[in-house]
Amino acid sequence: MTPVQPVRGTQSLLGEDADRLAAVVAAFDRVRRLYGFRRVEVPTIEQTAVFARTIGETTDVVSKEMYSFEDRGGESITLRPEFTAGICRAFLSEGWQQHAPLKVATSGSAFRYERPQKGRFREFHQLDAEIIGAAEPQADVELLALADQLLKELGISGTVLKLNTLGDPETRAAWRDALYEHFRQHAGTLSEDSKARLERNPLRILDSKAHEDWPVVDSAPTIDDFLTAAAADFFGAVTAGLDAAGIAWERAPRLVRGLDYYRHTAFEFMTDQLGAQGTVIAGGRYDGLIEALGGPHTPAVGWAAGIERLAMMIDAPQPERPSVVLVPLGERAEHAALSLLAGLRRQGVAADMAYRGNMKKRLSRANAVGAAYALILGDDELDRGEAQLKDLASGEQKAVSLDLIAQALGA
RNA sequence: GCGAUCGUAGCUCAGCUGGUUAGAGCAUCGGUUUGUGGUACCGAGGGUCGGGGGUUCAAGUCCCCUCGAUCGCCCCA
Repeated sequence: MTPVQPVRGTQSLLGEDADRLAAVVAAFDRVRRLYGFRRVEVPTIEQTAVFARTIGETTDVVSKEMYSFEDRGGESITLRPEFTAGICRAFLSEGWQQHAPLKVATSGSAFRYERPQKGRFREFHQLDAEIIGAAEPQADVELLALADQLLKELGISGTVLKLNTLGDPETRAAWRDALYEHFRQHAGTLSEDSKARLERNPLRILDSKAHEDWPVVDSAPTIDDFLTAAAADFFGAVTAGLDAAGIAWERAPRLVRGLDYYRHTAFEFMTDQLGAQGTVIAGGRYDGLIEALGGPHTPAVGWAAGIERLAMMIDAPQPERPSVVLVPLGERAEHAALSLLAGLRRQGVAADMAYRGNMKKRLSRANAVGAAYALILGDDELDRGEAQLKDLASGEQKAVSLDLIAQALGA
């Protein structure tokens, strides 16, 4: 029989690689509490319409990357390609509206049928933070501050916050029309990719990587020419708030977002350390999303971060090591060790037991798992009510009283 | 979905222009040391050379297909 293979684009991780992901989630959980974001859990699967209606039918995510299937009841189900839509669905269907403005955070798997690359997987993991039901620019600032602090606590440097506004719906529509007109007139000089983008999503031409597009992009109308007074004020309040909070940012007038639901603030924390997958945290304001799900008009902001991408940028976390490994020799000693081991662990001492092979094997085991001490229990020692405590770093060894250990554990 | 590079032991890799039983280091296991690890020495196990087909007297090495990884495009966290 040929061995079974993993599904393409999935990961099975052991040791440091797994610890890295856990370290990112742990840091996020710490910071999110400081900012008063409550933990939520949302389903991995949703009705396909939840994503199709919000993310945008024409986006790549919906049109060719979703894991969708019909369940046994004939319903179209989709594995979440992101968190925002599902959280908004829960906001509506679970009565979370009563908590608005609601600050929530979550993390877990997301699924996209893409070509795997470094920092890009078919099952990947995201951190997600959302503020639902807040129209104020302070919400945008708070969310950006959360992301900024998370990166700092992870010890990640060298990221840049790229910030833009996509304006309100009037702004965005007017700008989009002007861009469409501009690019249509220069369609002859555009790259093949951009010609295709012209009808589907003209905004995307702005961040084209094709050199032949650049002159046309440079002469394209900018969002600032179309910003309504209200939209300009809003963006001004966000940038002023960032400055007040001491968060470094850069204006990126051509930054657009692929997903249809974004309005006003759009941002990405970028790095040049991950090749083509340079976006490490990204998000923005999505005031129209909840209406697209059939709910009332509800302003909201949020972001998602790629856990794998962050995990690749942090220093390796310290592996857990037991403080002590018990090394029993003989049947009575095994029994005593089992009792001692349970006591140590109940007291919160990271302890392990080497139960295979001769003393050499057992000590070698204690050393291999990185223990600070080995506690050697033999019948001789047991008869004297003692054990040998060996400091594995220095090699020093001395007798300790089992009664004293028992007393310490009892206290 | 498109283009490029790559795929040899658990891991990192060596195998020159195709030529006898495919190697090393690390890891694992055993021994020197049947109650003393981490250092040292000796030894062992472990490979359908990603898979399939083809060319050839002969293929890890050349050709085709396929699967996977990496890099770029697309897209995105």
